[in-house]
Amino acid sequence: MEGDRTAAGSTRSRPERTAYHHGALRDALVDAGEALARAEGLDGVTVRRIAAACGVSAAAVYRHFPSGDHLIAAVAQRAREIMARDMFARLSSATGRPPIDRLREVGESYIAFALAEPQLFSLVSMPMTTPPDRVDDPNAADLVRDIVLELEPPGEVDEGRVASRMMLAQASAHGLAVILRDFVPDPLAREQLIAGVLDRVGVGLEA
Amino acid sequence: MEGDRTAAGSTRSRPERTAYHHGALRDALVDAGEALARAEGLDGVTVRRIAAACGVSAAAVYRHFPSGDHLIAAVAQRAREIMARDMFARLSSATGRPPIDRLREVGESYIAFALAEPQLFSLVSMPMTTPPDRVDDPNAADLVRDIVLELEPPGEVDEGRVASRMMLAQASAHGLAVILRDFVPDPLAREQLIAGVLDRVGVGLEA
DNA sequence: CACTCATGTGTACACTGTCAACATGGAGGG
DNA sequence: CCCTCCATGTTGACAGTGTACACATGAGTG
Repeated sequence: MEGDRTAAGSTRSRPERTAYHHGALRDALVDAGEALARAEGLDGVTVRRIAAACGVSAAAVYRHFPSGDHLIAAVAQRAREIMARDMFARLSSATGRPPIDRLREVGESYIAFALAEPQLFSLVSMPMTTPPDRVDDPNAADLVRDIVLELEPPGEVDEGRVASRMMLAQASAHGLAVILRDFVPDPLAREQLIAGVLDRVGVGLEA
Repeated sequence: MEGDRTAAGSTRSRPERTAYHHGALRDALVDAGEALARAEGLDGVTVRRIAAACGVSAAAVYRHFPSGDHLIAAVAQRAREIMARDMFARLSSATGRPPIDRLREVGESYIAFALAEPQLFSLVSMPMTTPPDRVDDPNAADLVRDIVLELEPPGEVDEGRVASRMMLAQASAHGLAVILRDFVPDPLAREQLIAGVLDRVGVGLEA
């Protein structure tokens, strides 16, 4: 879960930049935002601090984002991509298993991320006021939808059933993650709760 | 859902106060915070604005709350009490019905509130960083627990089973509310999704 | 080479939370 | 009755926030 890419190459996160023009400021800002979120949580993610972390004035941010909220949204999008990557990784180790098992894998990934990186997760779970301008790349909702579709009887796909199954999967995972993060500090209790709830969600999904 | 208590008695929310000492500032602050949250959302809920709405200086807040976050937390607690009141109201119209039906009633109340008062709900669903100093009064979690307990076979209460059922109920309701609020603008689609998901949650609860 | 314009800087404004020093006046003891 | 105490209010200040404007820079193109 923790790739150490601070040492090697990477032009970023070094405030002592020489050139007047940064060159790849947009990505550097998102990188710095991610790092800041990990280190200090939501309150630390601030336009001026992110800019400073890139060795750049605050106003420079507005050459790449229409507002600070859009920057935050970009960082949140980054966090979602990280989550999605872990989901795909887990799924590649579960090819061939029945859809219900793979859905559980996705749910476990979601919850594990929320508990391992609560700061980043608080970005993910923010109300998306400003929409991300890049929705490319892996998307958790599409992923869930693909698996849920496999539960449908061949030939006749009931869109309502698909939607309610998707919602149950996503809602229960999200809600569980939030509640565990805020109210259940004990890791053992967490594990037991996750298992118990996901069992029941599985039953509900197959109904 | 909307009790109009602005007109009648109530010393509050009138900036033109005469006495140097307000008399019931703490409650007035929470009231103003609630009104501000409804009107302008999370960003409008600010120490200075709340104080101004009470016709009082910002520093006066710190005579009643150790920090602005504690004030916000108090407003959030207020919002939770409002939710709980609606839950109890619905339940009093459902006495005698089977536990699973009453749990559904609670879930519907939770989701309805989230969609009817999204601004207040965003307070409710904030990570509870600073704990409320008054946890008296109706509590949604206890309410759910009481009903879930009725699902247990008489004589042998399995705490693990109770916990996972509570979590499933709360997590799915919370997650559903959040997702509907952020991603499903169409009211009809919302209704259908709520019904479909709650059906499945019911199945999972009884398993 | 000269010009343009995307990208950076500096400064300023309104707003935020919070604190320290001071003001007020209601409540209770003499 | 008056007087004093202290809970509760005010003022002013400081650091930090997002954001806009005018200006500076220099990379790339004619």
